Amino acid sequence: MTFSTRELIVREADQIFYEKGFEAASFSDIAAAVGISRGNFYYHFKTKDDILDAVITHRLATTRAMLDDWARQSPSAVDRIMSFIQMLISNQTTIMAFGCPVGTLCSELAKLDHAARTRAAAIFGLFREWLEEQFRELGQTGNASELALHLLARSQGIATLANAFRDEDFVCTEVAALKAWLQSIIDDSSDKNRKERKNECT
Amino acid sequence: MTFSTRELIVREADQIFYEKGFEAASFSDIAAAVGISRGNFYYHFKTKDDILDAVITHRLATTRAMLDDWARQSPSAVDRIMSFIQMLISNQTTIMAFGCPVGTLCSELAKLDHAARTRAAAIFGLFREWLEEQFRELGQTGNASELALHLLARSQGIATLANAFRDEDFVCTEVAALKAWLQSIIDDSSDKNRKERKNECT
DNA sequence: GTCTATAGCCGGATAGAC
DNA sequence: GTCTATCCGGCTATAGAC
Repeated sequence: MTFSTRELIVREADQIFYEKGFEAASFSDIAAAVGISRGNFYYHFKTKDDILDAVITHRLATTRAMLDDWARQSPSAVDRIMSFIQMLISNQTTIMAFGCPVGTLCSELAKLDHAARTRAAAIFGLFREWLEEQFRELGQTGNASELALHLLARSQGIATLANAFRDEDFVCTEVAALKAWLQSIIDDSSDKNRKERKNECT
Repeated sequence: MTFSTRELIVREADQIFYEKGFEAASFSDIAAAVGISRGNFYYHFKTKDDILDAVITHRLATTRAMLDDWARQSPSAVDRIMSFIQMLISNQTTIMAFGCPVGTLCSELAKLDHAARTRAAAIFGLFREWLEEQFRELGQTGNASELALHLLARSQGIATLANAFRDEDFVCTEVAALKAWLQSIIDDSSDKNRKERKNECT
């Protein structure tokens, strides 16, 4: 597991962009973290925007890998969606300190009117499509898209307020509420299935 | 309705901080918008942080005024909460362009580790307390705080995704879902009241 | 109160030695 | 590939004329 300088730059930039924001993160910050000189940067990247592009590409890849892992680890769609929800708990500390990496990057790039805005939003797109697929597998064929966006929005709201208020209890109650919401969807759909089966009998 | 230069600076800075973010907004931007020279700034404010402080103070005041208005305009707590939800529709265009003014400022200041972070979060606090009061008036005495935070979080999530995806339909469906959620709370509580009244009779 | 001029700093980016 | 030295521009902030 040895990384090229380019890879090291991308990894450190990823972290620093998250913690300080893209604009506030300077080449000096990243150079210091990687342990190279500022000048050496330009051998690997032409501009700061190029680094951002590489970071977004990296995030797209790691996100895809994470979603694949979740899919591999749990055969049931409910458990997979639970993995997504559980992320709010496992990343609670960093979320309270810096917010959601995806949400905060997207809103910063929107304000900067930055060309990479849509590519950053594509990370959200990955979650969205993956969740949609899970809901469809749950039998929510008609409204899988709405459910996916709803869950994504709920998690974003939790991250934003967790960051603003730094309140652990809030995250826990909201995550519990999300799990209850997911459960209610399953219950509703099995109710419907039961009714349908009943109708078939009569 | 004539404003002092200081007031003009605060108003323009408020808008520009919202649209470009605090860090990316420069004195030149604000000076150009107000129509004064950059140097003149320092007669009114010592530092950029002082302007931010004034902007937050201004936002706290306008938010309080807006909440008072909502309270004055509708005698019922449900309608008041509806006014809050409706904000997502009336501000839809700017939200899709720049996100929520409060949420985006809070997350930027968190990343900058800025001293004004907690004061910015206090704007959220105003909404939170106001909503809490409305829910208490609705008879939700036990969980008014949770409901207020929940509604605040939902609206933040909607704003973040609306900004990322620029999808009008999403905002409409989520607002409809929020209204349904509010209605379900009222229904549940009147159900309970009915049961209690029934119990009194038997 | 408002201006012009400018200091001083730090950012991104370049040139060229090693 | 990595370094040092340096340019250039924009930023916040200051000084002083009007």
